[in-house]
Amino acid sequence: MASSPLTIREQVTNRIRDDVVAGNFPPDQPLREAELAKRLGVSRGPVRDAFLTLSQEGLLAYQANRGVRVRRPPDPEHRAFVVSLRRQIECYVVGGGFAALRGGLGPVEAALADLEDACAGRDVARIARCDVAFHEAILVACGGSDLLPAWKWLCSQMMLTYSRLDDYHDVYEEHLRIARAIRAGRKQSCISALKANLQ
Amino acid sequence: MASSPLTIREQVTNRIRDDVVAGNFPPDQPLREAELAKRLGVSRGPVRDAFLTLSQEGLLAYQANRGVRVRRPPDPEHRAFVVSLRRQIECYVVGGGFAALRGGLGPVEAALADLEDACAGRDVARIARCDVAFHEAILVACGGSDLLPAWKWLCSQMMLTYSRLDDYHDVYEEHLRIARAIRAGRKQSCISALKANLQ
DNA sequence: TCGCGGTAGATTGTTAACAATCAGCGATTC
DNA sequence: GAATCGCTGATTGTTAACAATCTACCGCGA
Repeated sequence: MASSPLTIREQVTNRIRDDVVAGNFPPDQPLREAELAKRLGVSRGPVRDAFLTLSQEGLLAYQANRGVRVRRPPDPEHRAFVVSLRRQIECYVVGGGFAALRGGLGPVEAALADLEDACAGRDVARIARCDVAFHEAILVACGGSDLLPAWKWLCSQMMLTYSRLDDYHDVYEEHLRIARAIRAGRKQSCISALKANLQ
Repeated sequence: MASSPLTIREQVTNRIRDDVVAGNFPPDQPLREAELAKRLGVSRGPVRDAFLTLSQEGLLAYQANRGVRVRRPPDPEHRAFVVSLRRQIECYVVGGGFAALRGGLGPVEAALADLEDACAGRDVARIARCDVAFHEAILVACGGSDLLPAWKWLCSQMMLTYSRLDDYHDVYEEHLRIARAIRAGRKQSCISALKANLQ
Protein backbone atom coordinates (compact mmCIF):
# COMPACT_ATOMS: atom_id res chain seq x y z
CA MET A 1 0.00 0.00 0.00
CA ALA A 2 2.73 2.46 1.03
CA SER A 3 3.55 3.68 -2.45
CA SER A 4 6.19 6.17 -1.36
CA PRO A 5 7.92 6.38 2.00
CA LEU A 6 6.31 9.10 4.07
CA THR A 7 8.36 12.18 4.79
CA ILE A 8 8.95 13.06 8.41
CA ARG A 9 6.56 15.94 8.00
CA GLU A 10 3.79 13.56 6.93
CA GLN A 11 4.52 11.11 9.71
CA VAL A 12 4.41 13.88 12.28
CA THR A 13 1.21 15.29 10.80
CA ASN A 14 -0.48 11.88 10.90
CA ARG A 15 0.69 11.22 14.42
CA ILE A 16 -0.62 14.49 15.81
CA ARG A 17 -3.87 14.14 13.88
CA ASP A 18 -4.41 10.71 15.38
CA ASP A 19 -3.75 12.01 18.86
CA VAL A 20 -6.21 14.86 18.43
CA VAL A 21 -8.90 12.60 16.96
CA ALA A 22 -8.38 10.03 19.70
CA GLY A 23 -8.93 12.79 22.25
CA ASN A 24 -5.45 12.60 23.74
CA PHE A 25 -5.31 16.39 23.80
CA PRO A 26 -8.26 18.13 25.44
CA PRO A 27 -9.90 21.00 23.52
CA ASP A 28 -8.23 24.41 23.84
CA GLN A 29 -4.99 22.84 25.00
CA PRO A 30 -2.02 24.70 23.50
CA LEU A 31 0.54 22.55 21.71
CA ARG A 32 4.21 23.52 21.97
CA GLU A 33 6.52 23.04 19.02
CA ALA A 34 9.61 22.25 21.07
CA GLU A 35 7.85 19.83 23.38
CA LEU A 36 6.30 17.79 20.57
CA ALA A 37 9.51 17.86 18.56
CA LYS A 38 11.40 16.43 21.50
CA ARG A 39 8.79 13.77 22.21
CA LEU A 40 8.70 12.64 18.56
CA GLY A 41 12.46 12.80 18.20
CA VAL A 42 12.57 15.32 15.34
CA SER A 43 13.41 18.99 15.00
CA ARG A 44 10.89 21.81 15.15
CA GLY A 45 10.69 22.24 11.38
CA PRO A 46 8.43 19.32 10.51
CA VAL A 47 6.37 19.94 13.64
CA ARG A 48 5.83 23.52 12.50
CA ASP A 49 4.76 22.25 9.07
CA ALA A 50 2.36 19.80 10.70
CA PHE A 51 0.85 22.57 12.83
CA LEU A 52 0.27 24.66 9.72
CA THR A 53 -1.32 21.75 7.87
CA LEU A 54 -3.57 20.73 10.75
CA SER A 55 -4.62 24.34 11.29
CA GLN A 56 -5.77 24.50 7.70
CA GLU A 57 -7.53 21.18 8.14
CA GLY A 58 -9.45 22.69 11.00
CA LEU A 59 -8.18 20.47 13.80
CA LEU A 60 -5.95 23.12 15.35
CA ALA A 61 -6.38 26.87 15.65
CA TYR A 62 -3.39 29.09 14.99
CA GLN A 63 -2.53 32.54 16.34
CA ALA A 64 0.54 34.49 15.28
CA ASN A 65 3.34 34.35 17.82
CA ARG A 66 1.16 32.37 20.15
CA GLY A 67 1.19 28.95 18.66
CA VAL A 68 -1.69 26.54 18.13
CA ARG A 69 -4.37 25.04 20.31
CA VAL A 70 -6.78 22.19 19.79
CA ARG A 71 -10.10 23.34 18.36
CA ARG A 72 -13.22 22.54 20.28
CA PRO A 73 -15.70 20.34 18.39
CA PRO A 74 -18.61 22.02 16.57
CA ASP A 75 -21.98 22.11 18.32
CA PRO A 76 -24.63 19.65 17.07
CA GLU A 77 -26.38 22.08 14.75
CA HIS A 78 -23.14 23.13 13.12
CA ARG A 79 -22.10 19.52 12.84
CA ALA A 80 -25.30 18.59 11.06
CA PHE A 81 -24.64 21.30 8.48
CA VAL A 82 -21.09 20.11 7.98
CA VAL A 83 -22.34 16.56 7.47
CA SER A 84 -24.84 17.72 4.88
CA LEU A 85 -22.11 19.49 2.92
CA ARG A 86 -19.88 16.44 3.03
CA ARG A 87 -22.75 14.24 1.88
CA GLN A 88 -23.42 16.52 -1.06
CA ILE A 89 -19.81 16.35 -2.15
CA GLU A 90 -19.59 12.58 -1.97
CA CYS A 91 -22.87 12.07 -3.78
CA TYR A 92 -21.92 14.60 -6.45
CA VAL A 93 -18.55 12.99 -7.10
CA VAL A 94 -19.85 9.41 -7.08
CA GLY A 95 -22.78 10.41 -9.24
CA GLY A 96 -20.43 11.79 -11.85
CA GLY A 97 -17.72 9.15 -11.71
CA PHE A 98 -19.39 5.87 -10.92
CA ALA A 99 -18.21 4.25 -14.13
CA ALA A 100 -14.57 5.07 -13.38
CA LEU A 101 -15.13 3.83 -9.84
CA ARG A 102 -16.02 0.32 -11.02
CA GLY A 103 -12.85 0.25 -13.06
CA GLY A 104 -10.48 1.31 -10.29
CA LEU A 105 -11.91 -0.67 -7.41
CA GLY A 106 -8.56 -1.96 -6.13
CA PRO A 107 -7.66 0.84 -3.70
CA VAL A 108 -11.21 0.87 -2.39
CA GLU A 109 -11.10 -2.82 -1.56
CA ALA A 110 -7.71 -2.36 0.09
CA ALA A 111 -9.08 0.47 2.21
CA LEU A 112 -12.05 -1.69 3.17
CA ALA A 113 -9.73 -4.47 4.30
CA ASP A 114 -7.77 -1.96 6.39
CA LEU A 115 -10.98 -0.77 7.96
CA GLU A 116 -12.05 -4.31 8.82
CA ASP A 117 -8.73 -4.91 10.51
CA ALA A 118 -8.96 -1.61 12.37
CA CYS A 119 -12.45 -2.39 13.65
CA ALA A 120 -11.19 -5.69 15.00
CA GLY A 121 -8.41 -3.84 16.80
CA ARG A 122 -10.65 -1.31 18.60
CA ASP A 123 -8.21 1.55 18.18
CA VAL A 124 -10.41 4.63 17.82
CA ALA A 125 -7.88 6.80 16.01
CA ARG A 126 -7.10 4.06 13.53
CA ILE A 127 -10.75 3.30 12.83
CA ALA A 128 -11.42 6.97 12.22
CA ARG A 129 -8.42 7.21 9.92
CA CYS A 130 -9.41 4.11 7.91
CA ASP A 131 -13.01 5.31 7.73
CA VAL A 132 -11.90 8.53 6.08
CA ALA A 133 -9.37 6.70 3.91
CA PHE A 134 -12.11 4.45 2.54
CA HIS A 135 -14.23 7.41 1.47
CA GLU A 136 -11.17 9.15 0.07
CA ALA A 137 -10.32 6.10 -2.05
CA ILE A 138 -13.80 6.23 -3.55
CA LEU A 139 -13.58 9.93 -4.32
CA VAL A 140 -10.18 9.56 -5.92
CA ALA A 141 -11.35 6.60 -8.01
CA CYS A 142 -14.23 8.74 -9.24
CA GLY A 143 -11.82 11.43 -10.34
CA GLY A 144 -13.00 13.89 -7.70
CA SER A 145 -9.62 14.79 -6.29
CA ASP A 146 -10.23 18.42 -7.13
CA LEU A 147 -12.71 18.71 -4.30
CA LEU A 148 -10.56 16.79 -1.85
CA PRO A 149 -9.19 19.65 0.28
CA ALA A 150 -12.59 21.10 1.15
CA TRP A 151 -13.92 17.62 1.73
CA LYS A 152 -11.01 16.82 4.04
CA TRP A 153 -11.69 19.88 6.09
CA LEU A 154 -15.29 18.75 6.57
CA CYS A 155 -14.07 15.30 7.58
CA SER A 156 -11.74 16.82 10.15
CA GLN A 157 -14.59 18.70 11.74
CA MET A 158 -16.56 15.49 11.95
CA MET A 159 -13.56 13.67 13.38
CA LEU A 160 -13.48 16.12 16.29
CA THR A 161 -16.54 14.21 17.44
CA TYR A 162 -16.16 10.75 16.01
CA SER A 163 -19.18 9.48 17.84
CA ARG A 164 -20.12 6.20 16.25
CA LEU A 165 -18.06 3.91 18.34
CA ASP A 166 -20.71 2.03 20.25
CA ASP A 167 -20.35 -0.92 17.98
CA TYR A 168 -17.18 -1.16 15.95
CA HIS A 169 -18.63 -3.90 13.84
CA ASP A 170 -21.44 -1.65 12.59
CA VAL A 171 -18.86 0.75 11.22
CA TYR A 172 -17.46 -2.00 9.06
CA GLU A 173 -20.89 -3.27 8.02
CA GLU A 174 -21.96 0.14 6.73
CA HIS A 175 -18.90 0.43 4.56
CA LEU A 176 -19.19 -3.12 3.35
CA ARG A 177 -22.66 -2.23 2.11
CA ILE A 178 -21.19 0.62 0.08
CA ALA A 179 -18.52 -1.62 -1.41
CA ARG A 180 -21.07 -4.30 -2.33
CA ALA A 181 -23.17 -1.76 -4.20
CA ILE A 182 -20.10 -0.71 -6.19
CA ARG A 183 -19.16 -4.30 -7.00
CA ALA A 184 -22.70 -4.95 -8.20
CA GLY A 185 -22.65 -1.81 -10.30
CA ARG A 186 -25.68 -0.34 -8.58
CA LYS A 187 -25.10 3.38 -8.57
CA GLN A 188 -28.24 4.39 -6.76
CA SER A 189 -27.89 1.92 -3.91
CA CYS A 190 -24.28 2.98 -3.58
CA ILE A 191 -25.34 6.57 -3.11
CA SER A 192 -28.05 5.52 -0.67
CA ALA A 193 -25.54 3.52 1.35
CA LEU A 194 -23.25 6.55 1.41
CA LYS A 195 -26.04 8.77 2.67
CA ALA A 196 -26.91 6.26 5.37
CA ASN A 197 -23.29 6.12 6.44
CA LEU A 198 -22.84 9.88 6.65
CA GLN A 199 -24.57 11.18 9.73
CA MET B 1 -7.14 48.13 9.45
CA ALA B 2 -3.74 46.58 10.06
CA SER B 3 -4.40 45.40 13.58
CA SER B 4 -1.15 43.49 13.95
CA PRO B 5 1.90 43.68 11.72
CA LEU B 6 1.89 40.77 9.33
CA THR B 7 4.58 38.16 9.74
CA ILE B 8 6.86 37.55 6.79
CA ARG B 9 5.13 34.25 6.23
CA GLU B 10 1.78 36.01 5.88
CA GLN B 11 3.18 38.68 3.60
CA VAL B 12 4.72 36.04 1.37
CA THR B 13 1.52 34.00 1.36
CA ASN B 14 -0.57 37.02 0.38
CA ARG B 15 1.89 38.05 -2.29
CA ILE B 16 1.97 34.66 -3.96
CA ARG B 17 -1.79 34.29 -3.68
CA ASP B 18 -2.26 37.64 -5.41
CA ASP B 19 0.10 36.63 -8.19
CA VAL B 20 -1.70 33.36 -8.77
CA VAL B 21 -5.14 34.99 -8.74
CA ALA B 22 -3.96 37.71 -11.08
CA GLY B 23 -2.78 35.01 -13.47
CA ASN B 24 0.88 35.97 -13.29
CA PHE B 25 1.75 32.27 -13.12
CA PRO B 26 0.24 30.07 -15.82
CA PRO B 27 -1.51 26.86 -14.69
CA ASP B 28 0.73 23.85 -14.08
CA GLN B 29 3.80 26.05 -13.77
CA PRO B 30 6.09 24.72 -11.03
CA LEU B 31 7.12 27.26 -8.38
CA ARG B 32 10.65 27.00 -6.96
CA GLU B 33 11.29 27.79 -3.33
CA ALA B 34 14.73 29.25 -3.85
CA GLU B 35 13.74 31.39 -6.80
CA LEU B 36 10.76 32.97 -5.06
CA ALA B 37 12.71 33.41 -1.84
CA LYS B 38 15.39 35.32 -3.72
CA ARG B 39 12.90 37.46 -5.60
CA LEU B 40 11.00 38.37 -2.41
CA GLY B 41 14.18 38.91 -0.42
CA VAL B 42 13.51 36.32 2.28
CA SER B 43 14.78 32.86 3.10
CA ARG B 44 13.20 29.62 1.98
CA GLY B 45 11.44 28.98 5.31
CA PRO B 46 8.51 31.39 4.97
CA VAL B 47 8.20 30.53 1.28
CA ARG B 48 7.89 26.87 2.22
CA ASP B 49 5.21 27.76 4.77
CA ALA B 50 3.35 29.78 2.16
CA PHE B 51 3.49 26.87 -0.31
CA LEU B 52 2.01 24.58 2.32
CA THR B 53 -0.75 27.04 3.17
CA LEU B 54 -1.66 27.75 -0.45
CA SER B 55 -1.66 24.04 -1.24
CA GLN B 56 -4.22 23.48 1.51
CA GLU B 57 -6.20 26.43 0.19
CA GLY B 58 -6.35 24.71 -3.17
CA LEU B 59 -4.41 27.25 -5.23
CA LEU B 60 -1.27 25.17 -5.50
CA ALA B 61 -0.80 21.40 -5.79
CA TYR B 62 1.96 19.80 -3.78
CA GLN B 63 3.98 16.65 -4.49
CA ALA B 64 6.59 15.26 -2.11
CA ASN B 65 10.14 16.05 -3.18
CA ARG B 66 8.86 17.68 -6.33
CA GLY B 67 7.55 20.97 -5.06
CA VAL B 68 4.36 22.75 -5.97
CA ARG B 69 2.69 23.82 -9.18
CA VAL B 70 -0.20 26.14 -9.91
CA ARG B 71 -3.51 24.31 -10.04
CA ARG B 72 -5.52 24.56 -13.19
CA PRO B 73 -8.96 26.13 -12.72
CA PRO B 74 -11.97 23.82 -12.32
CA ASP B 75 -14.09 23.16 -15.38
CA PRO B 76 -17.45 24.96 -15.57
CA GLU B 77 -19.54 22.12 -14.16
CA HIS B 78 -17.20 21.67 -11.22
CA ARG B 79 -17.14 25.38 -10.68
CA ALA B 80 -20.92 25.57 -10.54
CA PHE B 81 -20.96 22.93 -7.83
CA VAL B 82 -18.31 24.78 -5.85
CA VAL B 83 -20.33 27.97 -6.11
CA SER B 84 -23.44 26.22 -4.86
CA LEU B 85 -21.58 24.94 -1.81
CA ARG B 86 -20.19 28.37 -1.05
CA ARG B 87 -23.63 29.89 -1.41
CA GLN B 88 -25.08 27.39 1.03
CA ILE B 89 -22.43 28.21 3.61
CA GLU B 90 -22.90 31.96 3.38
CA CYS B 91 -26.69 31.71 3.50
CA TYR B 92 -26.53 29.31 6.41
CA VAL B 93 -24.20 31.54 8.43
CA VAL B 94 -26.04 34.78 7.66
CA GLY B 95 -29.36 33.11 8.34
CA GLY B 96 -28.18 32.10 11.79
CA GLY B 97 -26.29 35.23 12.76
CA PHE B 98 -28.04 38.16 11.13
CA ALA B 99 -28.77 39.84 14.47
CA ALA B 100 -25.10 39.79 15.45
CA LEU B 101 -24.26 41.06 11.99
CA ARG B 102 -26.25 44.27 12.48
CA GLY B 103 -24.39 44.85 15.72
CA GLY B 104 -20.88 44.40 14.34
CA LEU B 105 -21.25 46.21 11.04
CA GLY B 106 -17.99 48.18 11.34
CA PRO B 107 -15.57 45.74 9.69
CA VAL B 108 -18.09 45.07 6.93
CA GLU B 109 -18.34 48.76 6.07
CA ALA B 110 -14.57 49.04 6.13
CA ALA B 111 -14.25 46.11 3.75
CA LEU B 112 -16.84 47.68 1.47
CA ALA B 113 -14.86 50.91 1.37
CA ASP B 114 -11.73 48.94 0.50
CA LEU B 115 -13.60 47.22 -2.28
CA GLU B 116 -14.84 50.51 -3.67
CA ASP B 117 -11.32 51.84 -3.72
CA ALA B 118 -10.03 48.66 -5.34
CA CYS B 119 -12.66 48.78 -8.08
CA ALA B 120 -11.60 52.33 -8.89
CA GLY B 121 -8.00 51.14 -9.17
CA ARG B 122 -8.66 48.32 -11.65
CA ASP B 123 -6.12 45.98 -10.05
CA VAL B 124 -7.61 42.51 -10.57
CA ALA B 125 -5.78 40.81 -7.73
CA ARG B 126 -6.75 43.52 -5.29
CA ILE B 127 -10.39 43.50 -6.34
CA ALA B 128 -10.54 39.75 -5.92
CA ARG B 129 -8.91 40.02 -2.50
CA CYS B 130 -11.27 42.74 -1.32
CA ASP B 131 -14.25 40.85 -2.70
CA VAL B 132 -13.39 37.82 -0.60
CA ALA B 133 -12.52 40.01 2.40
CA PHE B 134 -15.97 41.61 2.29
CA HIS B 135 -17.71 38.26 2.45
CA GLU B 136 -15.33 37.10 5.13
CA ALA B 137 -16.12 40.13 7.27
CA ILE B 138 -19.80 39.25 7.05
CA LEU B 139 -19.22 35.64 8.02
CA VAL B 140 -17.03 36.59 10.96
CA ALA B 141 -19.58 39.17 12.16
CA CYS B 142 -22.23 36.45 12.06
CA GLY B 143 -20.09 34.22 14.26
CA GLY B 144 -19.45 31.73 11.51
CA SER B 145 -15.68 31.59 11.77
CA ASP B 146 -15.85 27.85 12.42
CA LEU B 147 -16.72 27.21 8.80
CA LEU B 148 -14.13 29.63 7.48
CA PRO B 149 -11.41 27.19 6.32
CA ALA B 150 -13.72 25.14 4.10
CA TRP B 151 -15.30 28.33 2.82
CA LYS B 152 -11.90 29.79 2.02
CA TRP B 153 -10.99 26.75 0.01
CA LEU B 154 -14.14 27.17 -2.06
CA CYS B 155 -13.30 30.84 -2.59
CA SER B 156 -9.83 29.94 -3.78
CA GLN B 157 -11.24 27.61 -6.38
CA MET B 158 -13.49 30.40 -7.59
CA MET B 159 -10.57 32.83 -7.60
CA LEU B 160 -8.74 30.58 -10.04
CA THR B 161 -11.27 31.90 -12.53
CA TYR B 162 -12.22 35.29 -11.22
CA SER B 163 -14.28 36.06 -14.26
CA ARG B 164 -16.43 39.00 -13.42
CA LEU B 165 -14.15 41.72 -14.45
CA ASP B 166 -15.97 43.13 -17.43
CA ASP B 167 -17.31 45.98 -15.41
CA TYR B 168 -15.50 46.76 -12.19
CA HIS B 169 -18.27 49.05 -11.06
CA ASP B 170 -20.82 46.24 -11.13
CA VAL B 171 -18.71 44.32 -8.64
CA TYR B 172 -18.98 47.19 -6.21
CA GLU B 173 -22.70 47.69 -6.87
CA GLU B 174 -23.54 44.10 -6.05
CA HIS B 175 -21.78 44.32 -2.73
CA LEU B 176 -23.28 47.68 -1.95
CA ARG B 177 -26.68 46.07 -2.35
CA ILE B 178 -25.75 43.46 0.25
CA ALA B 179 -24.53 46.11 2.68
CA ARG B 180 -27.69 48.19 2.24
CA ALA B 181 -29.85 45.21 3.10
CA ILE B 182 -27.86 44.70 6.29
CA ARG B 183 -28.11 48.36 7.27
CA ALA B 184 -31.86 48.23 6.72
CA GLY B 185 -32.15 45.07 8.77
CA ARG B 186 -33.72 43.11 5.93
CA LYS B 187 -32.46 39.58 6.37
CA GLN B 188 -34.22 38.05 3.41
CA SER B 189 -33.12 40.65 0.90
CA CYS B 190 -29.60 40.37 2.26
CA ILE B 191 -29.60 36.65 1.54
CA SER B 192 -31.11 37.28 -1.89
CA ALA B 193 -28.41 39.81 -2.68
CA LEU B 194 -25.78 37.31 -1.58
CA LYS B 195 -27.22 34.65 -3.83
CA ALA B 196 -27.26 37.05 -6.76
CA ASN B 197 -23.65 37.95 -6.12
CA LEU B 198 -22.44 34.38 -5.92
CA GLN B 199 -22.32 32.90 -9.38
C1' DT C 1 18.49 2.21 -32.88
C1' DC C 2 16.79 1.24 -28.45
C1' DG C 3 17.11 0.37 -23.64
C1' DC C 4 19.70 0.43 -19.32
C1' DG C 5 22.80 2.29 -15.65
C1' DG C 6 25.10 5.79 -13.66
C1' DT C 7 26.48 10.27 -12.80
C1' DA C 8 25.85 15.40 -12.17
C1' DG C 9 23.04 19.16 -11.20
C1' DA C 10 19.08 20.98 -9.30
C1' DT C 11 15.51 20.89 -5.89
C1' DT C 12 13.31 19.76 -1.77
C1' DG C 13 13.65 17.92 3.25
C1' DT C 14 15.68 18.57 7.78
C1' DT C 15 18.27 20.51 11.28
C1' DA C 16 20.07 23.73 14.74
C1' DA C 17 21.33 28.41 15.86
C1' DC C 18 19.88 33.08 16.15
C1' DA C 19 16.32 36.92 16.30
C1' DA C 20 11.89 38.79 17.42
C1' DT C 21 7.84 38.70 20.10
C1' DC C 22 4.80 37.75 23.86
C1' DA C 23 2.83 36.91 28.73
C1' DG C 24 3.60 37.40 33.48
C1' DC C 25 5.39 39.73 37.36
C1' DG C 26 7.45 42.97 40.32
C1' DA C 27 9.17 47.67 41.16
C1' DT C 28 8.29 52.42 40.64
C1' DT C 29 5.58 56.44 40.44
C1' DC C 30 1.66 59.33 41.07
C1' DG D 1 -3.68 51.85 46.46
C1' DA D 2 -3.87 51.76 41.40
C1' DA D 3 -1.68 52.16 37.14
C1' DT D 4 2.28 51.88 34.30
C1' DC D 5 6.92 50.75 32.98
C1' DG D 6 10.45 47.60 32.20
C1' DC D 7 12.57 43.24 33.11
C1' DT D 8 12.69 38.10 32.48
C1' DG D 9 11.71 33.56 30.85
C1' DA D 10 9.33 31.14 27.47
C1' DT D 11 7.76 30.56 22.81
C1' DT D 12 7.44 31.35 18.08
C1' DG D 13 9.63 33.42 13.64
C1' DT D 14 13.54 33.35 10.50
C1' DT D 15 17.73 32.07 8.62
C1' DA D 16 21.48 29.42 6.48
C1' DA D 17 23.92 25.12 6.18
C1' DC D 18 23.67 20.26 5.45
C1' DA D 19 21.33 15.83 3.89
C1' DA D 20 18.28 13.24 1.00
C1' DT D 21 15.85 12.82 -3.19
C1' DC D 22 14.59 13.46 -7.82
C1' DT D 23 15.25 14.67 -12.96
C1' DA D 24 17.78 14.87 -17.04
C1' DC D 25 21.41 13.68 -19.62
C1' DC D 26 25.19 10.89 -21.39
C1' DG D 27 27.70 6.77 -22.50
C1' DC D 28 27.58 1.95 -22.95
C1' DG D 29 26.09 -2.43 -24.69
C1' DA D 30 22.83 -5.45 -27.08
